[in-house]
Amino acid sequence: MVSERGLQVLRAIVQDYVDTREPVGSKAIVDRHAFGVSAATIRNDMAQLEDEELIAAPHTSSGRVPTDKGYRVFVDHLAELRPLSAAQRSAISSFLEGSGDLDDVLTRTVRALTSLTGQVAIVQYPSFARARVTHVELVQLGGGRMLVIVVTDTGRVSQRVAYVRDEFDDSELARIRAELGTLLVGRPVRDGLERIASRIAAPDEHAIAREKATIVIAKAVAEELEHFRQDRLVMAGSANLARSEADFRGSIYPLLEAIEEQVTILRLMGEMVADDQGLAASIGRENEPFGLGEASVLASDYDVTGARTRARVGLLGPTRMDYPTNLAAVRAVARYLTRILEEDESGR
Amino acid sequence: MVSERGLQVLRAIVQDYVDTREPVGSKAIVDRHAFGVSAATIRNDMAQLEDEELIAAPHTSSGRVPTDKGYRVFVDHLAELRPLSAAQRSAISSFLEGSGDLDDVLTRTVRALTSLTGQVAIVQYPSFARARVTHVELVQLGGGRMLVIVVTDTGRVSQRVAYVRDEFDDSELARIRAELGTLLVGRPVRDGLERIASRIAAPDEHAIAREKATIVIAKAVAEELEHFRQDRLVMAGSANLARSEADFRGSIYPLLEAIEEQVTILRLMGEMVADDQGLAASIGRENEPFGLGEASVLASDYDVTGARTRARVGLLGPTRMDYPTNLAAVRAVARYLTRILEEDESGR
DNA sequence: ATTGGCACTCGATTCCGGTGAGTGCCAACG
DNA sequence: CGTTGGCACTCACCGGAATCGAGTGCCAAT
Repeated sequence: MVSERGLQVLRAIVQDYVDTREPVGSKAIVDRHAFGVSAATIRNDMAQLEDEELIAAPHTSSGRVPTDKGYRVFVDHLAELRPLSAAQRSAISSFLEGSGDLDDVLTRTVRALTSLTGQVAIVQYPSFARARVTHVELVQLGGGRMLVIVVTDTGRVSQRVAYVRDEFDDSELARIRAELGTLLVGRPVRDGLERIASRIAAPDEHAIAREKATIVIAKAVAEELEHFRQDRLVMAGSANLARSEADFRGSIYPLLEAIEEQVTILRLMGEMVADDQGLAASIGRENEPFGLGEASVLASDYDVTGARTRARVGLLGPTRMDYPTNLAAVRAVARYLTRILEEDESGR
Repeated sequence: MVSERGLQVLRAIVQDYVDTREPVGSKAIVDRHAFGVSAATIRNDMAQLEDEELIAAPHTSSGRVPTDKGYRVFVDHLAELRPLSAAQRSAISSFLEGSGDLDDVLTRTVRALTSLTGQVAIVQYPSFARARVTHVELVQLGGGRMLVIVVTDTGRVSQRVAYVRDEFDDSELARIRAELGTLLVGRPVRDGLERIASRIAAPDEHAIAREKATIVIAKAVAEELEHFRQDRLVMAGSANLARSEADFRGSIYPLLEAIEEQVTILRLMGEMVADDQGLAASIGRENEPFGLGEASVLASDYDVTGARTRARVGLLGPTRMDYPTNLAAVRAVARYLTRILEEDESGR
């Protein structure tokens, strides 16, 4: 078992090691922290911490370094979030003020978070699977092109060009639009996909002429809806990995690759489980299954009023990172984001 | 002056150094290349090359390494493009087949190029400033939201949500739509911006009621047009920089940052001047003004039929790269891309 | 439980001589 | 005059020995 003071020693080790990147010895601890006991005493505590595998010595006679398990205990029990400075708060607001559409807000959010923490920042798009379709719009572009637009009640708009060979006069177009409208408007995106599938499977015998085009258009809409279902990320600050390269034993290649692929990070962020405050952390080896065993990911939920769902904003960096500050930053940004999206939803 | 054989020696040095990453000595050259002369003779040639600053010795008694100037001569006079293998050609087609909209094609292009070369691939969006507006569409979303859609003859579609407080009945909406239509349709994007500006400056006294909303909408359209004018990039493969990290004396941080910012690379690609084949290379220190003095950028023009303009596809990597192969890859991909976009334009 | 003392470990640093790849130069050669 | 073999010289790159010192582990005393 680890004594109370032992835990304080662990906290000191984590803090100092994050500060200096150097293994910290018993002497350094009594110097930098007012424990009121001698180095020898600290050494005894350290021996216990080592038994518990919370710290480790890189080699026989050197200072100690927190293990991943040590970081975990630190984050769960020892770390109070370091409140943001006034300057940091105002930095967030200045990044986020003057909201535009969702893309815009999320892009600015991710920039704010990366500039605040110096880490790779990640914002998950809310999943739109539960959003409801409010509009389906068709616009002929000429040359057999048809622009298909789908709008949901979450304010997300997305379009795609379908290639139908024929031109339609206005009334025909209106009919197709109306049909798609009754099929989809007011329905969740998820349902829409099924309804389109069964509509395609049961063609309308009475309207052979335009049936082919209708199906092409319906397929385009379906592709678009599928797009809504996919989760996406916005990220920023990947260059920061190069600065903290020394913290990665191996190359930063897998990290950069994961960032580019997105899918790994998407899964990882999805699987993390948040505490009662909506905060989650996945530390070092815990990320091994994702090939990111030398990195930590912090995340915080944010609410998306319109989408009746939550998504996450997070941050990726070396295991040796400043958890109190970064956790606070992630939480603060998530809260700001929730608020901005609320205003967006109600205001105007 | 450097003799004919001297240039062949330079070629050998570049090739071997790119292969092995090790300074190449006179002995190694006579071993690996059939020059039919002795090492001493090669040494004399090397002394000349060094006088011309085409090669340099890392330290007094070691093999030689090409200087940036040496790479330049190699690329301009010595490098024949290495034709792509059948496998590579089919890899490109398989990446690019089944085209979708422009975004889609460019994304796949950039993936093809990065997987082909193992470098960072870059595709410049064609500049849409000269494209003509073909449609302006307005869709009411409810809650005072108005969706504004702009379509150009290049097939690019882009939308934005404007916040007008009021709702409009269909005839009013049609009037606003018609007004914007006459203002913009058939005009180049560039002109459209000016016309909107003067329209806003001269409000319509007869229709005070809807004038405010019209201006809000016009502004949204203008923002959207502005967006069209901005050049953009798609990139892929930035993780590859981590693999060739050894080729960068300093950190890869500035590289990654430039990739994330895009604007530096945009400027650089814009300023490169292409030869008669549409190929361009900017090597090592030539990129110093952009903070990328340890990297090289290769680029090739491609045609965008609809946009009546050209744009570039390119590639970023360490100065020590395989120029013949990479140049060939860039050129091949640019040609494929031109062809695909032509088919897109005519076919369907 | 805490502390001072002490022997011990082991990475890091420095120094040193040997090795070898590679050069520069020169005199000789066709 | 271009080419060549020979040769002295340079210097990065080991590998090993010596030294240093931060930091530990253990123990006996308090």
